[in-house]
Amino acid sequence: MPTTKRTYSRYGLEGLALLGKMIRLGRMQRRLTAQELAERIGVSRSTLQRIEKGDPKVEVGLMFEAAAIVGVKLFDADEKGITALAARTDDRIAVLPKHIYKAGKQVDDDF
Amino acid sequence: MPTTKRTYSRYGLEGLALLGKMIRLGRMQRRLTAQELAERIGVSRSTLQRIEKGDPKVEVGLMFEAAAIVGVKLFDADEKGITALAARTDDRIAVLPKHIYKAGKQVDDDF
DNA sequence: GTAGAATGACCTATATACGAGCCAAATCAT
DNA sequence: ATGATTTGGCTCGTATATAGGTCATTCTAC
Repeated sequence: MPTTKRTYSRYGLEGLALLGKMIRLGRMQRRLTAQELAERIGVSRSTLQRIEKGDPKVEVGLMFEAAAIVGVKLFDADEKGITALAARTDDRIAVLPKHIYKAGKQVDDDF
Repeated sequence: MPTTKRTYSRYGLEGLALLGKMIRLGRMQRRLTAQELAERIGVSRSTLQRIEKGDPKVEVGLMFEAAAIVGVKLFDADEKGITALAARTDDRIAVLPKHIYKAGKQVDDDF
């Protein structure tokens, strides 16, 4: 019995559905059959079906892998761009306090 | 016994690591403790740790949910923008043949 | 300084995603 | 037209992600 039923926000689900569609479009543009792409990713065809549907329960690594193979750019950035962004993000984290303490008032000052 | 050991491309892993960092940064900016964000997502703190590390084996839905809650945008688009993009993607898919057949020559004509 | 909160790194049991297989429907090649 | 291929939608068993702890460490508020 499912101890906790999981819920997903509409925004998250729509983003996932979009990513799935983009992967499917990319696959078709490259003229790969579902079977072919599944093999390149290293998953079964049934799992690729779930990826292209935007099923929230697939491994995120598989979804990103599929995106990478068919040329869907995450954060519209290439490999170098990703690395640079990661470095910048690290810098911004480094400035902040290491631990966050529960605030009585939600501050939430947007950067 | 692991039937198939899974591998991930460097690009995919870096993208995941970046997403994890951005989620962590977003959480800190909003002054949420790990425990608090975990509860909002509906996962345990240990799972959130894996999300922020960019572990490829977490559910993609959880990762997107975390991103949505702390305001990390994957497609820099709001809800309406996402919906519009999805519609546009559907249109582009609709133009293509319904089935892709294995091509002797890889055509891969970049649109 | 110090107490207490937050975090990092583990470990185990259990719910569950994935692989593999199947069938039926759709659609393309010829 | 028709045979071949792709795809969608199932089902089931098994490998595995997750929840839920524990302990040690780091940091912050006071």
